[in-house]
Amino acid sequence: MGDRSESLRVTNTLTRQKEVFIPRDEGRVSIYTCGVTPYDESHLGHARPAVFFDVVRRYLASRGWQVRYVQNFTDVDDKIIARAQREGIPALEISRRYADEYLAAMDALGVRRADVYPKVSEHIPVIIEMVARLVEKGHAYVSGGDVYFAVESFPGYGKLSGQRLEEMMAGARVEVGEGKRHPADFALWKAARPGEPSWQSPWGPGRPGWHIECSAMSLHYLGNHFDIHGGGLDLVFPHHENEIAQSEAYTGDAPFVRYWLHNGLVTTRAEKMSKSLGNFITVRALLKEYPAEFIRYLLLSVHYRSPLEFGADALAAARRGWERLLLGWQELNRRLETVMPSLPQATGAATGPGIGATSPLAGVVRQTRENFRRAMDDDWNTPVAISTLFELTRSVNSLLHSGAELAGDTLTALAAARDLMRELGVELLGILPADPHRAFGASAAGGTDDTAITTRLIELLLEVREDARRRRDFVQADRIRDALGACGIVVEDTPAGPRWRFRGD
RNA sequence: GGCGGGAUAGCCAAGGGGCAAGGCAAGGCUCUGCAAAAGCCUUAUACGUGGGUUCGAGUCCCACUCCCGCCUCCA
Repeated sequence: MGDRSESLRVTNTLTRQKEVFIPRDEGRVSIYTCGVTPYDESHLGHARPAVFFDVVRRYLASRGWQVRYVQNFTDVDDKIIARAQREGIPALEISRRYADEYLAAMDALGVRRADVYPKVSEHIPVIIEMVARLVEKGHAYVSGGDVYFAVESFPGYGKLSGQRLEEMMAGARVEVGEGKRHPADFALWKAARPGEPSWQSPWGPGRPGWHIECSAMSLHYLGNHFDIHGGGLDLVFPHHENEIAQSEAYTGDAPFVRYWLHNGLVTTRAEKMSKSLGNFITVRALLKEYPAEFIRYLLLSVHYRSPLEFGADALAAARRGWERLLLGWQELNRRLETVMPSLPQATGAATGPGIGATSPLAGVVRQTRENFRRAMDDDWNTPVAISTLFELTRSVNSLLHSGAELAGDTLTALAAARDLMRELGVELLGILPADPHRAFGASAAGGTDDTAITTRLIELLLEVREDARRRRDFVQADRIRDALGACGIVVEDTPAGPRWRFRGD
């Protein structure tokens, strides 16, 4: 790869259209995504943007761009303060605890770390400087110890969300706060209240409002006109709308961001998954039951802008599909290893054009690479990208099933298929395990001693069963298989001997 | 009330003027001691409803119904 001809198109929320992606700086891409407010455990709704933007940066990197990725932590916030007061410990301790938890959860999901994780509490001077400048330029005003942004001072207000200030006046939920000139004005700086963390400022002790941090920190780390700003669809208004207003008023130079990317929300029973509705599932709970690669598959099996319904039925169906991909990936590796045990992983050499040319599979491999890239280039169409992997898997299985001799061009093409699966399924999407031999237990994160013992016991039983089968004592053999089945262990007989795995559902 | 998105097979889900991807489920067959896995085949003349534009409409336009999100903290 490495070819970055202008073929990548992305949906820009600002224009609601697919646009050709051309970064600000040749060869480099800057991305800022809104991270979390760390006051509680992270759930699947937080994992979706994390995994999606993880794939975005991996894909951009694979296309030869150098990516700089920044994701913030809003570590100064009402909910953090509330929890801190409830638990009687400092607010920053709460936020540090849950920020660490978030990072651990995302690590477990295979999300690569951002280059920087700026926190509000560590960027107060940058924020104060920005607020002061906005006051100076007449875009903000001081009211008591608070500072508000004056939305009417910014003509473009509403351009991201399509809201109009006049219409919002009529809205039932907008109220004029005390000290606000316009109901849509929002706080840049809040005066300190007793018991809350606060910092000194030209307007007295206080803390930053919600929206200003992202403007201040993204501009600080990525500069003006950076490439991609991401986040959940629920942040479009008011958060990102306000970011644009502040930032462009501050710099006097639009656009603040070149491309706005928003991911759809995770729902359960068609309702948004959220802490307040109590219909969420934590990443930790999910990881106890499912491998990280499967969770990523689940998240990427729907286009990023669409809602993703999370429920038992969808989960089971997705699980079966993912398993087929996984089993195919494992079988492919096994077969190649028996034929050429010394071949190192991912030769890379076997993917060149013309390699294994006389094998039909070589054509499928080439097609898969093309189709995959076309899908990803078309606004990150991961569902279609995944479907190309299914098609490749079917071709590979078909070949293996045909009994064709694994030699010459056929073997070369098979190795190319393996390399491509690794490149796309493992390294790019992260939906397949890097180690194809990894066994997927019911609790992959569980005690290793127990799993080691379990494994030995299962293998012992299978040896006993093999003896029975050799004696053609199928009653005994089936009894063992049924008993294992009752424990959720699937036994499969293959020409190379029995194989087992935990049933996934 | 304002703004935005959506309705595609039994289920999930791409596509978005010219023969309807992929997955799950279901049925048949092959392989197998039997299974499982895998393969092959079958499964959308009705793409929410009614109009319209067009040689041609899931795809564009209008109206309507229902669903979701945002407008309060939210990924």
